[in-house]
Amino acid sequence: MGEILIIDDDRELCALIKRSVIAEGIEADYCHNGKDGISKLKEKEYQLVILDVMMPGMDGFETLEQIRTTSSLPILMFTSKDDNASKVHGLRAGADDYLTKPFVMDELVARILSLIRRYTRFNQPEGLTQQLVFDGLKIDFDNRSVDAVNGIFELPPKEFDTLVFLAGHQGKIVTKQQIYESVWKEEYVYDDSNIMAIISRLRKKIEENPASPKYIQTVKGIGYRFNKEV
Amino acid sequence: MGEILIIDDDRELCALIKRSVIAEGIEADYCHNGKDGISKLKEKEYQLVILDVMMPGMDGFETLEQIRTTSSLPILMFTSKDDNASKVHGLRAGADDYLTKPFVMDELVARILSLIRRYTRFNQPEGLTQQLVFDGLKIDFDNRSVDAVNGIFELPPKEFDTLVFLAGHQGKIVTKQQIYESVWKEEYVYDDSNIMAIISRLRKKIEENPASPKYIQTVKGIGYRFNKEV
DNA sequence: TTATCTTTTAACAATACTATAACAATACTA
DNA sequence: TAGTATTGTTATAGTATTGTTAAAAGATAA
Repeated sequence: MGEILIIDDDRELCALIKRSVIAEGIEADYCHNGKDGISKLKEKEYQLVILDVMMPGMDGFETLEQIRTTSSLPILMFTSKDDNASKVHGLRAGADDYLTKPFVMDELVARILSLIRRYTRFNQPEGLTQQLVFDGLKIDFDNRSVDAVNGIFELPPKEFDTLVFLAGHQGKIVTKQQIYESVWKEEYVYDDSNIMAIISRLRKKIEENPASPKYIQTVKGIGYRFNKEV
Repeated sequence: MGEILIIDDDRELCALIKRSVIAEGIEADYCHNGKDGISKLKEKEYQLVILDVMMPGMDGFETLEQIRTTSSLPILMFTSKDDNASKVHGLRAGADDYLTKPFVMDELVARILSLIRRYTRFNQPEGLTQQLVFDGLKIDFDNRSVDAVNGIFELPPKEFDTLVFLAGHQGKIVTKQQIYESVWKEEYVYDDSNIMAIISRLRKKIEENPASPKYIQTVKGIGYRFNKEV
């Protein structure tokens, strides 16, 4: 299923996490400071990084920033204290999830699996279903088509990729920058016009009433969110 | 933990499975042909479907196909013969697992548990929602919304960012300059009017009595403080 | 107490953001 | 290459959000 990297100065904890995820079919590698972590990330391809806030030398936030300059891997942070400042700081800096120490191992494993799924679901369609099914909407990966109330449409590349990106982050807000970088694979230069045009074309196909969309909802000032209620 | 649906024409077997999974804390419902199964699936929400290939009327594969047009529930199929054709057929049609009759009940239960675990994790990244929770106030990062006494509000960008900044410095005094530089990301030029307007709008949403605020407290001459007692 | 200063709030103005249509440019396909 | 499909761009209108102003309330200090 993949390999994760654990960066935490608590050696016992690293080994413990490794054992737990291996039981789920996930490999794990670990190191005990930010610097080593960054060089490991350059050597090998990982699915996810677990990062402790409190470490000697470079702390978790600094490490996070460094990693984020080159990678969009999902990152889960351990906040040592249950303080909101760390949570907010971590989220702003680009962590995808956080967990407060001490934690229950089952919860950690569940979050790891969920994060990995979220980020790799579409690159490696695991198993059999090559489609995403929602109430009243079916996204078919084999044909790059959608089956919606308005009929079946083969979607052009940008439209399909945008829809998949949104649906893959179901319930989460995605910024226009994220959409752009994921779909266009180019640097985002503050121009949303084409994204908005694509969204408009998508909605015309999948939404019963594009003016009050059921699936692709707009989050003003930020981006869009694929409705998790469907 | 949830409820499963068994579709099998063998009535005794249905009852037996039901007893076995109830011992694991899982409810079970059953019916004896594909048609009834499909209508049951429309009525109630199940965690998993067990489906027999050999049934009078609509057979298992046909039922499976029907189910898959509207649902991505995990489906475990019983193949009556140990022939690979059935297995392959079932898996291709969208089953998530199969078991050959006759089977050992323990194995069935183990597979059911495993499938439910996989599926519920897959489908509930919202279990991992990122939020800050206070007494009577919940800040939800996924929706950029607050849930307060006055109701749930999706906050506009400046309001949300301001609230998060305050809550992230819970118990600490933050100056208007800090707020401005964090939220507006511009140089602060001695103009608080808009910050005060934002605070006023925020309080109207999250405070029961905006005139004597519980969460966002005024520190005259300096700025504000998010109450640490909440 | 008064004088001064800050904050609150409402009302309004200005701005920023979004949706969509229409068209232009580009990419793809036969 | 022509023809078509897709994407990018521009313009416009509508709306939500933010900024500004002013009046009133509250705090602070002499």
